[in-house]
Amino acid sequence: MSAPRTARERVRDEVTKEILAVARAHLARDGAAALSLRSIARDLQMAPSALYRYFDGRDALLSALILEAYGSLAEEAARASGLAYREAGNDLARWLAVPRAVRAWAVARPHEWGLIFGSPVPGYRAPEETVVPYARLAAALLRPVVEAQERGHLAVEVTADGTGAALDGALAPIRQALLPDSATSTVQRAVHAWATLIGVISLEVFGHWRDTVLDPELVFDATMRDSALLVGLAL
Amino acid sequence: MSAPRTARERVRDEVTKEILAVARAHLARDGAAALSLRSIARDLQMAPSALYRYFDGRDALLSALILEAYGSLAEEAARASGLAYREAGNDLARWLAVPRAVRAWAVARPHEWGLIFGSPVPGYRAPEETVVPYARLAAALLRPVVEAQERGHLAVEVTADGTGAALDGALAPIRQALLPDSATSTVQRAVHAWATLIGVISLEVFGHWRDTVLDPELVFDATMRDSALLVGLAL
DNA sequence: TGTACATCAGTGAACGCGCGTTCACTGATGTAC
DNA sequence: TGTACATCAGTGAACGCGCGTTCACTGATGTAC
Repeated sequence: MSAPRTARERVRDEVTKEILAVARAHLARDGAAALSLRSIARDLQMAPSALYRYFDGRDALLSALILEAYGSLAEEAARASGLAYREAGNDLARWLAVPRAVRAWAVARPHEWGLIFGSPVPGYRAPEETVVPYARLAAALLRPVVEAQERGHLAVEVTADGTGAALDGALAPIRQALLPDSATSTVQRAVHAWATLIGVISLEVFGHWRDTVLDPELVFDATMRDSALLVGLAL
Repeated sequence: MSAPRTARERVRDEVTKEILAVARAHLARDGAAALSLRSIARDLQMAPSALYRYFDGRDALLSALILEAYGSLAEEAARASGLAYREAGNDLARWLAVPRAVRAWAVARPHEWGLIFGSPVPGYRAPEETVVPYARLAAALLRPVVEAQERGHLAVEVTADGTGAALDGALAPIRQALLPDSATSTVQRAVHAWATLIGVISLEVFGHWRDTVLDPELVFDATMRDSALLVGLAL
């Protein structure tokens, strides 16, 4: 499929990339709600109607951007995870690697973070294909838990209360996809850590730390350290 | 200021309330970005220009709605907290009361939750007066921590690492406003619990639990139980 | 109690705006023979 | 290698839309004397 591409095909790919680049820049500046085909066309010095050769309309373009954002975030998390495992380091360092990378990504792209974890754009449904990068991101985060468990280094909370079975059922899809051999409490605390990660980043990125948390990075690290303990990683 | 109100004043108050009620309904249905003076006026069978007698324009109306949302959420949290302290119950029950109330509020009003904790509306700055209800909400959440500490029932993590002083500085405004007599680690973990609460609710409300967390309420409770432990409440 | 004037809620027409999308077209690129 | 035709990127005009906001106005309510 690769070699004998015609000039037309090559130009088409290039223009597609240019459109996406401009759209991404607009998104970063003004947010999803303000994304406009006409203003993108203006920046590209094209007629607005020309964009319809490349995307089916505004919603299709937005979908492409959302998918790009998911992919970029998942890629960044996977990259950070790979790096942490190639370097020397203990469980804590490995656990912190992905959260730090995710935070850095989000701080650099607040609107794209909002596109993924903020209020859904009203009247618009996110494409199904986001499931794959979403799972990749979660897997990168939880890899230290999985590996610590395989080595028998994971502290597991023994929960004896009655909610065990119901909780297990409520978390079945997550266990199956990410933590097949873990105790219910481990799965539950993985979800807890996930919620904490998203929460602490969203609060920072959406401006809620203003005048209250003066050093977001420091507090972020302390929070994710707690999470390491919570999910059972030995420090 | 109360007694001798003219008919005009009474009608003005009523119409103001009607406008806010319709605007709130539109907000709940379509979200903040779609809020339109013209459509509100249509519902009220008024000319669009008539709304300018009551609000300075679209942004002023949106500000009023945001303030209302903050107030309503803080009120609900304070109510739940008061109730929990009037009833018999242990520290855990009291700790869970406010988070559960906040979650219930958010699930019932996803768009209003998004207005407070979702992506900021682009090009729009939230009014300063949100600081007060925001603090009320945080105080209601943390009241069990404050009271347990006063009774000497709070478990305090002794952190000996070097980041103590810096962390203390980073959290100074929060200590001052909410936890004046607490250890740094307690303040930090209060922030952790806050981030977790916002994260776990946002993930549910913004649709990220779909097909992964099958019983959000159960998982929410388990998460906030963990948080109780984390902030040092004895169970 | 009655009158003259001031206040103010609400009307309806108009403004200019930017938007997404459609459509008939031109002209360049690619393909089949 | 050359010709006839098909494909397709991009143009430019036009559509209808709903929006926020302004403005001169009408008529009812409130106030001062």
